[in-house]
Amino acid sequence: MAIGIKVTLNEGLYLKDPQATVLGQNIIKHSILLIDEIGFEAFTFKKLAQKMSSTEASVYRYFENKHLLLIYLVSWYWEWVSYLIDIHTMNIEDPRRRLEIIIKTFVYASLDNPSIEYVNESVLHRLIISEGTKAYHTKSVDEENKEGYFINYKKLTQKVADVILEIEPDFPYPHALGSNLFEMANNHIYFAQHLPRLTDVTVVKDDLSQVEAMLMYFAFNLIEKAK
Amino acid sequence: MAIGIKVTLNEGLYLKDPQATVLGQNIIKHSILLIDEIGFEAFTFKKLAQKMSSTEASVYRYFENKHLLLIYLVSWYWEWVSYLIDIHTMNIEDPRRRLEIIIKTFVYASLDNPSIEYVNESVLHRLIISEGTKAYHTKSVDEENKEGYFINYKKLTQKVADVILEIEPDFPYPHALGSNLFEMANNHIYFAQHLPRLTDVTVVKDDLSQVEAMLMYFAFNLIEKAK
DNA sequence: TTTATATAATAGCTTTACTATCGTTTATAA
DNA sequence: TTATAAACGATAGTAAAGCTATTATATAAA
Repeated sequence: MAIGIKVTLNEGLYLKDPQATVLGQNIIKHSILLIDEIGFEAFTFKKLAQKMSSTEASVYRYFENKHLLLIYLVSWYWEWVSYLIDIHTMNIEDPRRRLEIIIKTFVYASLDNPSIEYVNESVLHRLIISEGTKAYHTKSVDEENKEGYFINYKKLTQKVADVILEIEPDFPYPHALGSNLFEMANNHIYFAQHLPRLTDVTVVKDDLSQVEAMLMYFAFNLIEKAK
Repeated sequence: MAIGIKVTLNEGLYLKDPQATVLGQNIIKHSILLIDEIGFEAFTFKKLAQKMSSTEASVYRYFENKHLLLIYLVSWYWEWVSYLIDIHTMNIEDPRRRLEIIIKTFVYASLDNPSIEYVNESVLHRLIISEGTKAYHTKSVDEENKEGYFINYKKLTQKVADVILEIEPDFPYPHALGSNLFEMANNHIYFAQHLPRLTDVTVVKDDLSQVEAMLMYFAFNLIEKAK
C-alpha cells in the first residue's frame, strides 16, 4: 500500500472500481472532503458531483448509494490502519511493544504519512471518528455482513487480538479488547472535542497524548490482570 | 419515575410536551416501535403518522424533525437507566456492590419492569443499541450540546464516575470508564448479534450474562489496578 | 356560552434519491 | 488508422422525504 498501489476492498461495495479511473479517484477524494465538511446526513451525490464538476449520474455509476460509499471509505480506513500497523510492527519481537504501536496507530493514524494522493488520511480519520459507526449501524447490517463488507474491521480486530494473546495467552477477551481499543480511541477523541464531560482526557490542538496514555493504561492494566 | 410520573427532559427537544397529551404519548410510543422496526434512516414522520392514524402535520407540532425526536428518545433512555440505578443502589453501602448493580443495569435494562405504559423499554433498549450513538454523531453536536440536550448522558456518566471514585479515589479515568462501560455494553450486545468476530461474548436468546461478566471483568480489574 | 387550543385534512413546495436516454468524448484493438 | 466499445456529461423525469401553510372541526378552559 504505497503510492500508486491499490487498496483491496470488497467488490460488492462499488459498481465500478473507483480506484481504476480518474473520475473514481475524484469521487473518493471529494466525498471524504465533503462528508467531513457538511456531515453524512446532509451529504448527497448531487452536491458531490457539483463539487467535482461532474454529474450525479456519473457518481451513481460508481456507487449504488451513499451508504455503500460510506462503507467503502470506512473499509479503506480499516485497511489503512492495518497497513500502518504492519509496517510499524514489522521486525519488532516484543508483543508488548507491538501493542503499544497498535495503540499509537489507532490514535495518531491521521498524522502518519499519506500513502495515496487522492485520499487525505487526516480528514478521513476525522470522518471515521464522527461518522464511522454509521457504516454498520443499519437495518441492513446482517445482509451486508454476509457479503463480507466488514471483513476489514474483523481482520483488524483479529490482528490486535493475536498480539494480545501473544502477550497473555490466558486473556479471556482479546477480540473485545481489540475492537474496544479502536472504538475507544475514536470515541474519546470525539468526546474530548465535543462532549468533554464523558471523558477525562483533553485534546488540545493535535495533541492526542492523553488519549494515547489512557488507552495504554486500559490495555496493559487489563492484560496484566489476567496473569 | 413511577407510573403516571413525568420524565424531565430538556424543553428544547420538543415544540410541545409529548408527555402532556394522548397524541404526544402516542408519538413516543409508536416512534419507538417504528424506528425499531424499519431503522432510523427509513423512519419518517409520514410513516409514523400513518401507523398512528394521525397526520404528518400533527407530529410536526411536537417535534421539529426526526433527529430531535431521536435525541428525545435517547435522553429518555439515559434518564430511565439513571432512575433504575438509583432505585437499585438505594440503601446499598458498598460501592463495589453499587458498581455491580450499575453494570447489571446497563446490560439488563430491557428486562426491568416497565415504568411508563406508553414506553416499551425493552424495544427502546434495542433501539438505543442500534441507533443510539446517532443522536450525538452529527454536525450539530456542539450547538445541541450548548442547549443541554446531552445532559442526561453526562449525569449518568457522572453517577458512575462517583461510584468508581468511591471504590478507588486514585483511579485516573472515572468518567471515561463510566461512559465506556455504557457504550461497551451496547456495542458488544450488538456485535454478538451482528458482527460476532468483533467480540468474544455470545448472546443466546435473551441471555446477556456473558456481556455482564465481561464488563465486570473490565471494570473491576481496571479499578483494582489503580491501587 | 364564548373563546382558545388541538387536531385532522388537505395542499403545496423544495430537496433527495434515484433511473433512463442520448449524444460526445476517450481509450482500445483490429 | 479506423472501427468500435466504454466512459462520461447533459438532460429529463419520478417517487418519496422533509418540510410549511391553511382551513375546518372537535374539544377543553374561562
